[in-house]
This record gives sequence, C-alpha cells and structure tokens, in this order.
Amino acid sequence: MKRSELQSEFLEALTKASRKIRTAFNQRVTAHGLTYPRARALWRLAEKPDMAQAELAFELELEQATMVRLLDRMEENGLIERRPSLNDRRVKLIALTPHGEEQATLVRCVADQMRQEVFADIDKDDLRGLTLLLQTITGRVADLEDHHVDA
Amino acid sequence: MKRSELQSEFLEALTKASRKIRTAFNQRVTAHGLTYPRARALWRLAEKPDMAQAELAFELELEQATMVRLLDRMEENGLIERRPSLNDRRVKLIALTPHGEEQATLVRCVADQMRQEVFADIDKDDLRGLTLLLQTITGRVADLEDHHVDA
DNA sequence: CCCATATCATTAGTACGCTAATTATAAGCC
DNA sequence: GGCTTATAATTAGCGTACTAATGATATGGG
Repeated sequence: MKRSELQSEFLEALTKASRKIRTAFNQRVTAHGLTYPRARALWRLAEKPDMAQAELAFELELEQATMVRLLDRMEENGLIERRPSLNDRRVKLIALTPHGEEQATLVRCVADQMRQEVFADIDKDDLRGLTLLLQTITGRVADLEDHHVDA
Repeated sequence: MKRSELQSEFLEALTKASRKIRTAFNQRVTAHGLTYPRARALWRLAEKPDMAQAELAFELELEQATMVRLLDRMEENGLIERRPSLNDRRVKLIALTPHGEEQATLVRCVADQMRQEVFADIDKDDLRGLTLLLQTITGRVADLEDHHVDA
C-alpha cells in the first residue's frame, strides 16, 4: 500500500475511533441525565475542587465562553454551585453539590468499566508505543499551527 | 506504569490528537470561507457526485437532520445545488456547482499538504500498527454498544 | 386497488463549540 | 492617585450535532 493511502487510512481510523468512543460514553451517561461535556467537567472537578471557571476551561481545553453556558446548565441541573472568590471579586469558584459528587462517582465507574472492556486484551507494550506515536503526531500538528500563525 | 494508567493516557492522547487535527484543518480552510464539516462534504461529493442527502449523511456518519442544515448553508454559499431525483420524488440529489468544484479541489490540496507535513517522518510500519489497533478499538466499542442496546 | 409500513427530507427544540464584544475588577506604572 | 493594560465572566451571534415529530412519497401484502 502506498504511503499516502496508509496515512489517509490512519486518519480515518483515528477520527472514527475517537468519535465512537465519545458517542458510546455519551450514550451510557445520558441514561443518567448527563452528557459527555458535563461528565468531563464533573470528573475534573471531583479531582480538583473549587477551580475558577477560566482554570477549568483551560484544563478541559474549552473557551471560557463555552464554559459559561455549560456551567449554566450544570447549575440548573443542581450539579454545581458558583461561589464568589474572596481574593478576587472577578472570579467565581466552582463547587460540586452533593448531587454533583454522586454523579461524578457514577461517571468514574462508567469510564473505568468502559476502559476495561475496550482494552481487555490489548497488549501493554503496543499501547505504550502507540501512545507515543499519537503524542508525536499531536506535537507535529501543534508545530504546524504555530508556523501558520507566524505567516 | 499501571495498566489502567496506560489506558487512560492512550485515551487522552487519542482524543487530543483527533481534536488537534480537526482544529488545524479547520483553521486552514476557514481562511477560504469553509468549515471542517463543509470540507468533508465537498470532499465526498467530489469523489461521488449526485448522491441523495441520506446517502451523503450515511457516508459522513451524520444524521439526516444535520445534513439538511449543512446543505442549506452550502447552498446559500453557492457550493452545491439540490436537484430533484427523476426516479423518486422524495429524493434530492446533491450536485457541486462550479464554485463548489473549485473549493473541493482546494480542500484536497490543503488535506494533502497537511498530511505530508504531519506524517513526514513517521515510520510506515508504526502507522500500520496503530491503524490496526485503532480499528480493533473501534470494533470493540461498536460491540459494546450492541450489547448495551440488547440489554 | 388499498392499506400498513418504511423511507426521504424537513422542522422544532436542545446542547455544544467557536469568535468578538462588554462589563467589572485587578495590577502595574508614572 | 490616576491611567493603561490585562484578566474573569458574561452576552450575542453563528455553525454544527443530536433526537423527536411531520409531511410527502414509495413499496409490499392482501
């Protein structure tokens, strides 16, 4: 097979895998009234509570404006609370409600279970090598963007 | 490193790579008044003209309802035309306009160039291996969904 | 021929994602 | 202290994604 065909095939496989995983995860949590983005936010907040919105947005690689709406709905659903920071009156800290804590636990269970099932008999060394390759590719794309900005 | 950590790391790398590529590609085509989904549609239509909307939606793995809006805007931008099918009065066939053809060519150029730059010195066998693994994972996730539906 | 069923495109409504512009506050500098 | 600049959250507006419901047409069975 030609080099370019291999590359195209790889790109297609990458896109497909990524979307499949997201969709499957989404299906499993929507049954509990969640969505994939909310689940990601809950997961992160459970690990590191009381983040400012900007900080959470950075960690989830979302824009602040996107974060605002997401948190609006999570607040409506009783998953989180916005609390004013004492040090900086511009900042609002995000805290999980008890309900949010429960849902975060659920999210972790679903994720762990899915991970185990999907990677059941995947070789550890293969996984390690491919993770490295993916990281290389990601870095290469980031470089491209930088050059693109320079121009 | 523990098995579960490796798996998590792989998932993160996968998600990140996929998003980076999509974003980078998007940046390059928006300069020409396109978007990533429109570029994908143009690409597919250039390869296989006069598809019905449902067929195009299937190939791009989008819902028909999503396709409608996307094509609405592509029609407004003069990229495509909807033509009634002669065989089936429910069906509308999608044809590229001359402008659409031009843009499709541009899309292909951008994609080819990006592909070459990103994969410049990636080993062919590595790529093959990763593609296989990704396909395995995709299949595994698909199986999970089926079982989930059964339950 | 007719009716039940299926399929195509569409609309309505919701949820994300982005950029750009606004408002409130903070921080640095003369 | 007052002015410039930077940062936090928000709003507004767009584009894309989904599901559910609709209306028009096809299709197969009796």
